[in-house]
Amino acid sequence: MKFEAVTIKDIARALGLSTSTVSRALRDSYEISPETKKLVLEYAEKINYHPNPIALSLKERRSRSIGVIVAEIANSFFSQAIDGIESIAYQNGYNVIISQSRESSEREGINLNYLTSRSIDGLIVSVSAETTDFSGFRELFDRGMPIVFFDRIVSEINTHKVTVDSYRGSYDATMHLSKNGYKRIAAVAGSKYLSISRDRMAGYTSALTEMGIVVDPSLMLHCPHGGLIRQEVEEAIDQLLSLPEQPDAIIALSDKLTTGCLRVLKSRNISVPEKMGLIGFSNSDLTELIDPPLSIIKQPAFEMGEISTSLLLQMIESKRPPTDFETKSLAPQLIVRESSRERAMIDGG
Amino acid sequence: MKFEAVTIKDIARALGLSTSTVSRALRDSYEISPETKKLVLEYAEKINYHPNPIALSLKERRSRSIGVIVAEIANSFFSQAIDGIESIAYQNGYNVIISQSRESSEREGINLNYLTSRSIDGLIVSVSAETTDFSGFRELFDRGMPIVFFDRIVSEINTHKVTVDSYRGSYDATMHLSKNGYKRIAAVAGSKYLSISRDRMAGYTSALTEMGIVVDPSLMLHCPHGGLIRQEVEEAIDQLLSLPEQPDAIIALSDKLTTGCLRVLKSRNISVPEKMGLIGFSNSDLTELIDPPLSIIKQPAFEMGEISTSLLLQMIESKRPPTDFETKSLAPQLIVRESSRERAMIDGG
DNA sequence: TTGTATGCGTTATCAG
DNA sequence: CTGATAACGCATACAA
Repeated sequence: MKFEAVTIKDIARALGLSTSTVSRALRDSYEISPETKKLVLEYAEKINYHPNPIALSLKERRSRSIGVIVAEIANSFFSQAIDGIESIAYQNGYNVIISQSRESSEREGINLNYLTSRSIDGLIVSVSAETTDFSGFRELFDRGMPIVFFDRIVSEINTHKVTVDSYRGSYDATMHLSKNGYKRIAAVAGSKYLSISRDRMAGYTSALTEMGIVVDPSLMLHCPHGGLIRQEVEEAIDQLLSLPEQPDAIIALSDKLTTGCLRVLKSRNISVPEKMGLIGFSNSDLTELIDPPLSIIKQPAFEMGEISTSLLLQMIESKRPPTDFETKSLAPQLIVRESSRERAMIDGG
Repeated sequence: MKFEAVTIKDIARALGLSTSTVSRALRDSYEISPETKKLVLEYAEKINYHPNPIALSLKERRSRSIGVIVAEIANSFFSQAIDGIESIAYQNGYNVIISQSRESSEREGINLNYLTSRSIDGLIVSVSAETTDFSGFRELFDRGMPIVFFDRIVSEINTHKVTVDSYRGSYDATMHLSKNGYKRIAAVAGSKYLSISRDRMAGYTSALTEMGIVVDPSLMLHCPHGGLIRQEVEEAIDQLLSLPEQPDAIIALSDKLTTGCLRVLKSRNISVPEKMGLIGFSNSDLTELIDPPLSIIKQPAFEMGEISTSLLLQMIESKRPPTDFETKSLAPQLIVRESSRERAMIDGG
């Protein structure tokens, strides 16, 4: 037996009424007699009637569902963001359809087509690390599809954007390392194409400059796939280790890279932070349990998801296109967990 | 400007054809002349035509989307499972609509109504820790909705189920602790209502019995919300610590509980594994980075998601109801990471 | 107060 | 080869 839903017709037939009467009774229209209403409502309840949302969508030209595209779901930052997205969507009666690009712009494009041809009412996107051509998003947006970018935003498209203050995050983290006595700080970032990579690198170089440290390009590395490919991180670390003047600390500029760096350093038997200082962007709830504890820059992922969704729903439900779009830049949280080495330095200095 | 999709009508009007001809041309029907086809196809391409899936769904009585209900998305086990679900769904042209119960059976019920009244073609569920009444699922299933349970399965409903061999996982882990010299091993499980909690407890008691250790009920604790509420875990640990005969090791029977126990032990300044042995179910990719490294029981979450989805799609796409349902029990992976204490014990004994 | 007819976008059936 | 029409489930303008 296939899943067969009860329709308004079934009720109408059973009660000897017309479908419109039933429809109106169900919607509690004032023009239906109380008796008829009662009759219909009770019968509907009894046979477990539920309106078919697809028919409704067709009629109302809206699906009450929003699409989400992220690089990967199984990532603490993104899963926390999706958690926030789902929360707001749920509160407003919207469904969330998720898909992942896996850092491939091809797959991102397929998902984009896929989702939009599915009649979603709006889209929340964190673009893939690989994407340089945003015409797909642009066209869609120009044709009237509400889009909100978060985290990895597309500056070329004028719509709502939600991001963290990447510059500040890495600036603060670099400063923290510097103030703790680290002299030669390397930075490992994700794809050069991502604005967040550039911003984070900028925060890093600014901090160095401010501390009177000369910026050394050989200490600034990029992983095109943001560490999704393990080998990338290994190569980056090995490159740093093979330098004539090795760095004494690393700042990892994304969640995936932080974990990756820690793992590679460990596999190379380089103790953190004794032989190599480390700080990084991370949203994993386990960093505090690492021994010695790791200082991190934590992004308000959940809130980012919530805000993105609020803005999107606002766009969807407003009659006229908004006159001005916002770019919300949330504050990242520098969580300092002092290790023995750092304590020693502070005590000593 | 609202998002207005191009329809078959627009093409028909522009080309002076009927909608049926256009429809047939687009579907490459054999009864359309090559010229007309070419004309239609080129024009459709030009104006960026995409069929409206909602209209299609209405007609075909299927939405090509599946619903997923889990306790929480921002959890490494579930996010990995969702990753697997999305992978298979994507390959088969299905969308994934996610929602979370947050371990509340009320919210689970709302999501259930919500999703099914949304015309999903099937449902993948890991039930909430709180749920004892499965009539909602039962009725839905009996009315023909394909459902696959994974992880937290509902034994009362005869459908496909995908789980890990919980018994074996905790049996092996308990054995591991026992063989490493731990004598008084406590177990912290999730909700008593969940079959996985019971199975895991069973594996634990079997192992103890086999090692000739008397099972002590005061060492077997439950957290009704599976550790989603932090306080639960604190109370459990404190209860263990206040015992006249304290345990010397703990086995944590879920992802959330493993992290929770580690955190609470740390906050109570109890070093792991020197003062308290610990092993637990975990899917976090950071456990290997903890120092000293933590031994874990890892569930094949991604594969569970993949298999659940395959089974679901099979149910959805088969004409007749399957005659027999499978309960796939996957092998958990015991990942042993020897700590110094364990090494010492092995060397010494 | 209730019923009839129409349309949302698409395809299948039947005519031509 | 192509066109008109009905149907999918629902809501609503219009009739009665």
